[in-house]
Amino acid sequence: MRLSNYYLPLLKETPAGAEIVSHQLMLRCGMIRQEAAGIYAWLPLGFRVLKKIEQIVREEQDRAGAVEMLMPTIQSAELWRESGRYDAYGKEMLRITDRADREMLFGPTNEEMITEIFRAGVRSYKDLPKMLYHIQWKFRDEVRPRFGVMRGREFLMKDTYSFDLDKEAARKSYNKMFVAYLRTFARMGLTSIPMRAETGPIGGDLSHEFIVLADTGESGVFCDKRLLGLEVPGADVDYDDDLQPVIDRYTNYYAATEDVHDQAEFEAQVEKGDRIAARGIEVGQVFYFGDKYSKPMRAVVTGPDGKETPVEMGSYGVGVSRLAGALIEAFHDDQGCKWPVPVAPFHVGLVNLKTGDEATDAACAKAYEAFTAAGIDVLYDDTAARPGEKFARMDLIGLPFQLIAGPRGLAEGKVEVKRRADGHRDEVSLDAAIDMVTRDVKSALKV
RNA sequence: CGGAGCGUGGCGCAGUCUGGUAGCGCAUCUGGUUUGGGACCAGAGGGCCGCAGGUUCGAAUCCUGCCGCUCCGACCA
Repeated sequence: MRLSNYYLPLLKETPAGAEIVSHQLMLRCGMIRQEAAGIYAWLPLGFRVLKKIEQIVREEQDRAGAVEMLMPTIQSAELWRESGRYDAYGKEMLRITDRADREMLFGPTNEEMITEIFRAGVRSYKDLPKMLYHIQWKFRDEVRPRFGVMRGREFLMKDTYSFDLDKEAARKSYNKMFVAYLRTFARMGLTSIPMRAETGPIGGDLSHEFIVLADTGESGVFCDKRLLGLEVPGADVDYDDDLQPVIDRYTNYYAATEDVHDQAEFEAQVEKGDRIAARGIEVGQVFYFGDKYSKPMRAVVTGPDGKETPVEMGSYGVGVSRLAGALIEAFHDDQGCKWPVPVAPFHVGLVNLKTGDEATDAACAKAYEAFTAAGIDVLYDDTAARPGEKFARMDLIGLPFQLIAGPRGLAEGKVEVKRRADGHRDEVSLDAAIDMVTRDVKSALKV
């Protein structure tokens, strides 16, 4: 992409009303624009990040055996009356009426709808297990939207729903999502910690929130330091294997959000030096809820014994749009964002220090074509701006690599390659620079 | 939903207390000088001062109502 052709409205000053660094940077980088309280337009740069996050989430869901579909944003009130949640949900649900005065709502979640879809197509236990997911915009009329996209009213969420014959089988589905989540966040460069969470009226131990530690996180969290060093299952993980040992490896250590935290237990289980009491951002949640919806909504299958039983269900959410904010919270410095390669809006920023200079233009054109041909996402600053301004904005948007070419260096056959993560710079030939960046990006994208 | 605050060119703000017809920085445009880490000089454009009513000779400023946004708290991916 050529910057001269792009829409990248950068802000020099921190916008009023943006309190946390991710919100400030998203606005300053021209990633998002607020349209109403908790409602954002995703500008081209932010949209690219959102799409990359979404794609990683999708790939890991598919790998775990979940099947993608798409449910509508608008739902009928009827459906929610079946489960009894229409009245229970309260003001957080945005209710609307259509021209015929039918009661509709902007979906805050999709348990009812997926249950309805499932029951329409499945009769036998032989059709189980099933996992279905979609990535769709949700609306929750939050009392108090804040922190930019981290707590918006409209947000993009991946939600998976599992259907099993009994609790034992449901646990297997749960474990698959547990592992898929560990992998999903790890691929984005995030260390996520599964923490015991409130399970509601059903009880049991089958609910975890996946937390990324950050000072600006909304939840207080307590966990064992050793959780941070655990090895995440590789891409070769076999989801048909028994995953329980993996889950046990994580759940053996103390980890709880403040809602379920037990200080005495914490101190008993964790050595003083290993105790972490911090703040965290919830980026995902896995939840088993049994027949809470299948029973009232009569989503039943005929079992081997010929009897009908409600299916055992679970739901599994990832805050896709929230992750864009969480990633910046995790990866930034005084200059701006520091995107990990897999979620970076572009992999490399190509900086032409003197547009109009024949040799410089030619070198940049060559690099641009080479990157594009290699499938590297490149943002080419071909504008007439002064070098200082170009450097500053590249640092602000924080692409992992910069390839900087100007007459002075080219006279000696050199261009500069700069790594945003650690500020490391190399001066090498143009060909070497292209190879170096291409190789580094490819290796960082390796799953 | 309780408490607090804010709405003034694209962005960040001053002006409001004490009414007199709108200003600063950045950005934008033109010309020139510049060009390897956010340039300099000269000039220019751009504002129903959130909306509606009221008081007044006169309202960004005072009064009333409404709308929008933000922060703190209780709730949530």
